[in-house]
Amino acid sequence: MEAPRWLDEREERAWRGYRRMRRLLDLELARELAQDAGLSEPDYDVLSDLSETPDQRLRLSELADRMLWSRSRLSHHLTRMQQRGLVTREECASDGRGSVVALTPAGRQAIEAAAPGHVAAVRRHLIDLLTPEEVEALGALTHRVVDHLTAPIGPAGDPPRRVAPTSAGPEV
Amino acid sequence: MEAPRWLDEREERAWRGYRRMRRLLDLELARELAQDAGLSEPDYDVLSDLSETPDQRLRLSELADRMLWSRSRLSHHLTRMQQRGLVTREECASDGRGSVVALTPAGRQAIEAAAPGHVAAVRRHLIDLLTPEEVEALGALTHRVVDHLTAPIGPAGDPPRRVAPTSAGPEV
DNA sequence: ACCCAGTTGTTGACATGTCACTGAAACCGC
DNA sequence: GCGGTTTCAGTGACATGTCAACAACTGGGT
Repeated sequence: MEAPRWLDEREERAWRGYRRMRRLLDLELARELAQDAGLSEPDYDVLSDLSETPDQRLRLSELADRMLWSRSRLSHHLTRMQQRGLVTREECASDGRGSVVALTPAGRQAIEAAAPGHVAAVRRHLIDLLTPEEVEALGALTHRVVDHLTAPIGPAGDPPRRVAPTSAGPEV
Repeated sequence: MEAPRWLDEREERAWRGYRRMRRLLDLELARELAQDAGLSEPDYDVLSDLSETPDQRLRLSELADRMLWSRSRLSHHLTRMQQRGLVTREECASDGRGSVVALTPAGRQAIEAAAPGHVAAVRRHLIDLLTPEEVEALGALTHRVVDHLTAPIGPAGDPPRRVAPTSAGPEV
């Protein structure tokens, strides 16, 4: 590790582009979401994950693992969302420690109202700007990186590291 | 805009992969950076941008624009970095309002110590996992999205929007 | 010369996220 | 059943980011 291999021009361009896109896309999507639906991106993600679940409810740590959030962060955020009436906490029947997060009718209404506009924004600012080949490539490439980062042990000489904030399985 | 065009399977895969990668890559890079160099990613970005500049110094708003940060955020962050001795503020000769941010020797030393490891981490967790074609595609695709988001007026029926936190030019 | 709209950077209040810690409950070998 | 360990969720202190308001200053029109 003595002679650092710097990024060549092409790699530099990809890396800078990625970070710039990341920032701008985030700003814009968050802006539209807040304006059109009164939700933040974290709000949206919580509601979205909950609404995709059969019973509209999930164990707190299950939800945290799916979102790659720490339990603490989720707990704080749920407290705020609960105060706005978007979700509720219920006791968990099978585990006395646990709590179950459930979508309220208002929460369901909020996500259903927000989703079409949000998807449209994702299309407008990202997906529809790409060729089908690029969409395919982006899917392949991101999943490879995700697999690498969630592999139980570094695949090739990496220091073995777990990266998820809590004890998430190698969920993809 | 009545019938929402949802994402098809391939698009969904790309979008989810992107967000997951984003999160995991961030966590891992931030973790290594903090551990190996005692810097946060924002710290690194500030130092990096400053060190790339001819005179190791930049007007505050110039720096904010390059980083796509609000002046407020940068000002707060500089206060913290200043207390750690990484940067200093100087008065601007040509503009009585302005201030110039400059790298201190300690700041220069910090970025020089951090850079090789950080670049190695970017390689290990992203760049070296991609084929040359994918690197090329990622560069092309991200720059297209960035251009779209920074275009002065929405290129195709978009509501005209500026997305940068302050008055950034369409800098790439 | 002077006014004044706009820009620059800072600040304080607040929203959000992280970290270390805690009590309660589950798990597990005995 | 019992004691030690682990996991679950919540909490408070703190770090970071956002937003609106502000004072100092610039620069252009008159």
